[in-house]
Amino acid sequence: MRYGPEHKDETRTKVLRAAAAAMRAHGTQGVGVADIMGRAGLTHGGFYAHFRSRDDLVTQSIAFMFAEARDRYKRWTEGMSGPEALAAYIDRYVSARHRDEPARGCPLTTIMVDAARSDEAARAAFDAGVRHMVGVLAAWLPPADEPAESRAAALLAGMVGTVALARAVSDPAQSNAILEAGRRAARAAAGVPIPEGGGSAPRPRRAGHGPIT
Amino acid sequence: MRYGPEHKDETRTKVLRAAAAAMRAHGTQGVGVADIMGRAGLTHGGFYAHFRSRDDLVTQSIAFMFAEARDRYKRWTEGMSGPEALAAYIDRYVSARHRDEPARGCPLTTIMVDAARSDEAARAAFDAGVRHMVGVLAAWLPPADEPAESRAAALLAGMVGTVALARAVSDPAQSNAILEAGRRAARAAAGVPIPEGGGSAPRPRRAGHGPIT
DNA sequence: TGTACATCAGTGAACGCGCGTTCACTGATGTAC
DNA sequence: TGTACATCAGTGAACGCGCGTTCACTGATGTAC
Repeated sequence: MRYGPEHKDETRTKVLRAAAAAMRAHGTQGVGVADIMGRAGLTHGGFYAHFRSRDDLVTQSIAFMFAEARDRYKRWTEGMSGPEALAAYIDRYVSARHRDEPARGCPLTTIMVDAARSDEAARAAFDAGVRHMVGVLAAWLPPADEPAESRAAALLAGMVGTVALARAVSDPAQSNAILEAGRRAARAAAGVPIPEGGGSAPRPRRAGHGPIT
Repeated sequence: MRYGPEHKDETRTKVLRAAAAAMRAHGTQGVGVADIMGRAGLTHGGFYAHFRSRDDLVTQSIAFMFAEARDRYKRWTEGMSGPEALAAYIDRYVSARHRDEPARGCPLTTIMVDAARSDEAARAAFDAGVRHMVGVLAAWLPPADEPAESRAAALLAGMVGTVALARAVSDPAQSNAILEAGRRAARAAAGVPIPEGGGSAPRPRRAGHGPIT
C-alpha cells in the first residue's frame, strides 16, 4: 500500500477537515478518534501515524478551523470597501444558515466553551484565531471616538453570543427572534444602515449548502 | 440508616447543587456520576434512588441552575428602579468575577453550547430559562421604538457572548479587553450612562467569593 | 529492461481504563404489638 | 414502656460498553542492482 510522496499530507488534511467539521458539530470532546477516521475514509489504527495524541488533533483542528474561516471571509469580501465588507460579513454571520450549520460555521460559536477547558496548546490556537478576527473587523470599522479594536471585540462578542444562543434555544420562534435582534444590534454597533423590512429570512432548518463563517 | 422524612429531599438538593456547579465548570458531559455524588458527600451507588438516569440529572440540573440564578438577581436588585437594576445587573454580569467563577455563574454562558446538543427535556428547561431572563431584562429597559423583548434579547446575547469569549481567551490582556469592550457596549445598548473612568476592575484570576449570575 | 528488496501508510485485533448502570446487602429509625 | 419487625436511603462490588492507544502485520510502490 505504498503511496506517492504527497499522499500522507493529503490524508492528514482529509482527517483534519473531518475532525474540524465534526468537532464544530459535537464539541471537541464529542467525537471519537475512530469516528473521525471513519469520516475521512480510514480505520482508526492509522491515526497515530499523523497525530501524537487526541489532544494534538484537537489543537491542530482548531488552527485548521480558523484557517478555513479566514479563507472564506476573504473570498466573500474580495474587492469590497470596509463598510461593504462589514455589512456582508455581519449578515452572513448572524444568519439562520450559520445557526443551522455549525459544522461549516465559525469556530468561535462552537468551540468557545470547549476552549476554556482545553490544554494550553489548544487555547493558544484559539487565542490566535480570536486576535485575527478582531483585527479584521477593526480594520473594516469606520473611525470613531472609541478605539476600533475595542469596538470590534464588542461587535464580535455580540455576534458570537447571538448565534450560539439562537442555536441553544430549541423553540424556532424564540430562536429566530434572538437572531434578528442580534443582527440589528450588530449592524447598529458597526454603523451599518439597517434595512427597513428588517430583513428576516425564513427558517430552513436543514437547508443551505454553501460554507459559512 | 433510615432517616427522617425530609432527608431524601435534602440529599437530592445537595446532589443537584453539586451537579449544577460541576456542570457549569466542566460542561454537562464533563463530570461523571461518581464524581458528582462524591462532591455531595455520597457514593455513586445511591444515585439511582434520586434520578432516573444521567440525562435526567442533566435536565434537572439545568432547571436548578436557572432557579438559583433567579433567586440571585432578585436579591441584588431588590427595591431598585428599572434603570438601576439594569445597571447593577450588567456590571455584575459582565465582570471579571463572573468570568473567573463559571461554577457560580449564569447557566447561559457555560451550558449554551451543551444545550444545543442535549435531548428534548434538557432543551426545554433551557428554553424556559432564556425566556425568563429575556422577560426580566425587557421589563427593566426604558421604552423605545424597537420592542423591549427584542432589545432585551440582543442585550442578553451580547453579555453572554462577551463573558463566554472572555473565558475562552487565555491571554489575560486580551480577555480583559473583550470584557471591558463588551461591558461598554451592553451599557450603551441598555441606555445606562457610562462612567468616565471606564470602570475596569483589576483581574483576580482566582479571587472573589460571592455568588454571581 | 527486468528482478529482488526495502519502505511505510494503512489495517484490524487487542489492551486498559473510566464511566453509566445494576444489584444484593446494611443498619438506623419509625411502627406495631 | 419495652421489644420485634419492616422500611428504605445509602453502600460498594460487579457488569458491559466505548474509547484512546498500541502493535504485529500487510502489500503496493519506489529504489538498487
